[in-house]
Amino acid sequence: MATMADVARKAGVSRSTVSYTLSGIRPISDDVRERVRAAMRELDYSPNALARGLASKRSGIIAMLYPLLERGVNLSGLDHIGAAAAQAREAGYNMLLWTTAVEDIDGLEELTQQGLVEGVILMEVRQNDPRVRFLTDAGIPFSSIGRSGLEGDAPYVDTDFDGTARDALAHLESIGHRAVAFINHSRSTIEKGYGLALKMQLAMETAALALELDLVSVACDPQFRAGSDAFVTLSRERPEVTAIVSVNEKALVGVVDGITRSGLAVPDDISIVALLSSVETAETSVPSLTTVSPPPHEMGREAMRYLVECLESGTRAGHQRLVPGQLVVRESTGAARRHEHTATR
Amino acid sequence: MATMADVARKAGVSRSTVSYTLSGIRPISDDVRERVRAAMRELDYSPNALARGLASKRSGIIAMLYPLLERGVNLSGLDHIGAAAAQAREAGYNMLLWTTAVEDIDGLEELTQQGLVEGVILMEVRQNDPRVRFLTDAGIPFSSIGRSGLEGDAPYVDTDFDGTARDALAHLESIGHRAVAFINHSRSTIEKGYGLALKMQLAMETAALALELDLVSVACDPQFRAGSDAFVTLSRERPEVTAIVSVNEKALVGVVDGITRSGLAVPDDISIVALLSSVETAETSVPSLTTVSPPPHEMGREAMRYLVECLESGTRAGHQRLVPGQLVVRESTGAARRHEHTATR
DNA sequence: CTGTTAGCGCATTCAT
DNA sequence: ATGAATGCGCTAACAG
Repeated sequence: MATMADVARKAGVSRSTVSYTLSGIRPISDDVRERVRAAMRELDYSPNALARGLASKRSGIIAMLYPLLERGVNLSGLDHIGAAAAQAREAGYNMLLWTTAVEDIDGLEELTQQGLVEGVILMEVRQNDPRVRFLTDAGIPFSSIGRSGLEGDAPYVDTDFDGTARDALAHLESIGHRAVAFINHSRSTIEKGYGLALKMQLAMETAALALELDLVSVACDPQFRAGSDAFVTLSRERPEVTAIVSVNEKALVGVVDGITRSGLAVPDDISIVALLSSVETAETSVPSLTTVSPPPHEMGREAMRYLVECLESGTRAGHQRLVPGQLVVRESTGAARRHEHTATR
Repeated sequence: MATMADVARKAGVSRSTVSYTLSGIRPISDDVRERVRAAMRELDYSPNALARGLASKRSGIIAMLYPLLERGVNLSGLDHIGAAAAQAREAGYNMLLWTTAVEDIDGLEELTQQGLVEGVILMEVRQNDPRVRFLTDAGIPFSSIGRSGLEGDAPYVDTDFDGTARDALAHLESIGHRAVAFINHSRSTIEKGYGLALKMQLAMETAALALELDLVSVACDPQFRAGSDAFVTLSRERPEVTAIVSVNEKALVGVVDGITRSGLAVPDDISIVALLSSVETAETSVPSLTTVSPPPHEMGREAMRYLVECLESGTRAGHQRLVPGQLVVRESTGAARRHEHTATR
């Protein structure tokens, strides 16, 4: 590994000149610049990140906090990560992956005390997320995917829940559905501070009101069985329902089973729209699922972009954004069947 | 941020003594050790990773290479990562995540030239993987999950394909199956150097021979449609088949559909064993899938452990390991139906 | 057992 | 437009 001193010697200049040609923060004559560059090339020089970081107090490392031991991770998490990593790289940063639980503030403190990390990206943010509190107090720049409710003016990217609900219901309404069931997460999940469930609930109710649709909300455990049973009950008690909107990916598989068990078919009798689902899941389902989801790669990129901007310019303005969902119509939605109480049980 | 000098001053010792109490590589009197520790506590000192890395030439950072733009990533990838990250942390390392394509050797070179990374973990390893070649030439310690065929004595952890095939077939054999179909990846996948497909093929053939089972192999594109059609064809041409073993997760969903289309049921008419599938997928399938897979967290942990050992002791011996599959019987396998040509089409 | 000192490779201030 | 010199915070000889 060649060092800056090697380059300087070879180019016949001082070390600082080499440094400045690299950073460009002070004028360098064309002649010298060329000599330095040539020397770098010949020596296959590349700056040492540790030394640079130590001297400049800028490590160029961003930590991605992605708690992995939680509730079953889903595939869009990977998209977020991939997008954030790509964006980081383009901006000249490296991305550290930190996977301990949301509650592990000691670990987080240890990480940030090392002086290795310039900024942090938070994923799987919860209502009142302790990490947000810690990072704010510690004065460490961060940006989050999702909201905790206490970020203040810190940057974040979150789902536009209202838009997502509206798009889903508008799609159903446009093809004739009038009564829709909303399969949400379980109450215990909501209570654990998984804010998504609550926000989605409100958004659905608002959108249904605006579109004058009948909305039946069902809280459901994230299991096959729960979903299946939920539908059977639903179809008995609310036979007028012709469409289902779900944020509960796990339960949804069961719902489809419940529909089949009830002697009904998707989308002939019941249409389904999945919210915030990964493309993977939507496309490998049978039938494939119509979805409304904000593109995960956009969320990942934006969150990283905001953080980098904070790091480099100190600006925090306009760095809070709600990403609208994107409706992708697949096989699970179709025109509403005429409301004539088709066989159930 | 307190520095070592601060601690030294407060404890009334020299800087090096502080350093040595931390590393423990030279004897320190109990008295001094206590004073130093107290000073550290009071100042809330924690060593600067960059400075330490620069001075010691050991950054404490390991890069995890996990190409993300490839063929649809699966969920066990996340398990590998999570396990590796946990292991890294326990060993005192941080884990950098690098997500560019396998072919992006320039990017990899850039990363490793920075002097930021001490060692590398490779995932999604391909036959003749260019990354292995590069890292070997560059003399950068690495460990891989999967094999490229050119690691030499470099550490790796891979699936025990023979064991996996044997366990899957032995299970089927024990419940009366005599003719089994093997749904592999597509030929093009095999040709792209995705060695898993080839190794699994050989292992299945060997195991079938040993158990005196009839084996029909089918190469299949990773799509719903392909899987579905493949089964329909299969059941027409080989009606004696009562069980299916698959490594092709994507196609498998289709296979189940094909079975249904043929008027058959799982596991009453056809049993299914999924190989190398994630627990997630297995449990959310309908019916849930009997699987044989090596525990991904074990593979992740081991790969990381091997790398850390190389880094710290230079020992490479005995660091190549094949992890046996683990049979988990779920709903998709049952006793073979008596061979009596039940209705097809 | 402890202290002194010389770097690690680079950024940056102060000269010129 | 360029050079010289200092220091970032720590490790690891070397000296005692």
